Amino acid sequence: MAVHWADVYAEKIIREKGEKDPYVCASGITPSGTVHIGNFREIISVELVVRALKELRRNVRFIYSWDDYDVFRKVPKNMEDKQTLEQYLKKPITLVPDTTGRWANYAEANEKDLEALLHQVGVDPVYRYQAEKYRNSEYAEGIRTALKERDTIRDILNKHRTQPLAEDWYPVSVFCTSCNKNTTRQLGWDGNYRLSYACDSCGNEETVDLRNTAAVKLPWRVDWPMRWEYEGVDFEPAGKDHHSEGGSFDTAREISREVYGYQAPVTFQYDFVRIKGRGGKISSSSGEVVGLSDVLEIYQPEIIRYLFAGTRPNSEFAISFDLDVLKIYEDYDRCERIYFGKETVSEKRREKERRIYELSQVGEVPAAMPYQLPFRHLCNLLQIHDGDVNGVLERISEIEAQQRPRLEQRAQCAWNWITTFAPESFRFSLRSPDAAPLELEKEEKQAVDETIGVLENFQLSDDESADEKRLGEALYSVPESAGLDGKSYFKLMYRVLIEKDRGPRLAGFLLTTGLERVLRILSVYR
RNA sequence: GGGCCGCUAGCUCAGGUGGUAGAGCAACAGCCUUUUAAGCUGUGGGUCACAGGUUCGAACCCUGUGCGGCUCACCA
Repeated sequence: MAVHWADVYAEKIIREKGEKDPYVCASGITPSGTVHIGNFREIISVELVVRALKELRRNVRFIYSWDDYDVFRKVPKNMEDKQTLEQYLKKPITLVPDTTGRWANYAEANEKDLEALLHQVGVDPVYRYQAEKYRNSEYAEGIRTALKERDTIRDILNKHRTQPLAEDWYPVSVFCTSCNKNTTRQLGWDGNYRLSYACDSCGNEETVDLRNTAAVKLPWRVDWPMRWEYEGVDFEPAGKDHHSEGGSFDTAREISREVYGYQAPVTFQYDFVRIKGRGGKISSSSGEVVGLSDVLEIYQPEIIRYLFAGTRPNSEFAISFDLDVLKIYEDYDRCERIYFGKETVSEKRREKERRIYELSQVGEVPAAMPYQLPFRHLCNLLQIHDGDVNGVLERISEIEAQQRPRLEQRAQCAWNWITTFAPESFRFSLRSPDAAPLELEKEEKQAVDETIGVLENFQLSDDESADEKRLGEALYSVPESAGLDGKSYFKLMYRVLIEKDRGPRLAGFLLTTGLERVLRILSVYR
């Protein structure tokens, strides 16, 4: 029996939809603003199910629909040049300019930014652009069907509305072909393809033909079921905002069956994603929106997948930017060790972790266990070397060339985290050998002096952990002979090295830093 | 008002198909007589929100109650 929810849903799709070739799995959102990490849950959820289906040897078509024929309703807080954008309200978002100047229009800017990132996390659907489809009148038949069944649709929608829709309501929304705004009223329909409207903004009145106009669009609650039938969608999850009773999935299910004669796709509801630990550190460029790009700054792609693959869709969870980051990396490494049998756990646990690990990979599962460089240790190494990612990695002889890219990513994430979100107590930087010496008491001076002696006489061997032990022991003798208690001595060493009262375990820290470098820093006390 | 989710150790949360509760953090103790804890080892700690029910047996299934959160009833 399947242990992971993605496999459970894959099996459910096959059971409920019967054998098909291919199965169509769909996801989609509107690019009417920066796409945030909550939206990502939608697409990663589908991607995991797509993988599960493929592993059951079924063909799958994975489509992602950008609803970029959506109306530009309001200017999001985080956009540049809001004044310009305001002039485009009520027009389709494909006609709104990209005020950053990088892309052809507003919708495309939000789309392309995300598409590039999705590839990095192993998500590669076939992208569908609604604006293109509507403008090419590809949905003409679907729209005509909706018009024919307008009474049925109105009744279905009215069951859940407070204010019933008017008798002369049409299940369409029209962008005026003269001013492009959706401030229009329908005047009539010929029972076939011809629809008349009047625009309240510019006064334009005309009759368009569904087969060759770009003006007519279906409202969301009708558009969705129409596309299920059009694409033959078998699976599409949705957020809890769509999944309440009387919500859009509910009405879409009914419209799909009653109007389009199509059985709604298998679905599930996913909960929202919260953000934790960005207090006071919200990046200026992105406003309050935390997007996939922000998460990729801190988490490697595999680990982002791990977060989503390891959580049941129907429960809320937080993506953390605080100290939890350490735990997440440790959890992932542990999952990896369990996968490769380097750590034993109960069979039940193992089975689950294995599956989560597989689903977390961007590409193929590595043939052998990758070299693990603990995130915490990496944070120390990078701080010793001022964020020099390559310098740090080059010092580690165990790293094989093919593992380098992943470790570079991890190191970059570690450095990003240290410099943006890590708590102050976690950060340090080595004092420069040129910095003016701190004022020390007589005993302290002597202790530093003796430490220098210990370090100068210390012979390195091949065994790092033995060295650390030996050095540790050698250091113990220093405070006593200098007339300091152990506690003050360690505090003193951290002060002269990093100007803090505490730091990484001393002996290992000195060795990792390099004794020569430590001696240079200490030499000003001679 | 309808719907969904949650309530498990001090905190954050795990606990497919019922078999007598578990991990991380925190706390505490120890770690070659003096050791910073961001290392290692170990220990303690829970009426599984409450009340009923089904069962030989319930954190888990059923009913109800309370508390908290989200969501729909505009738009998408």
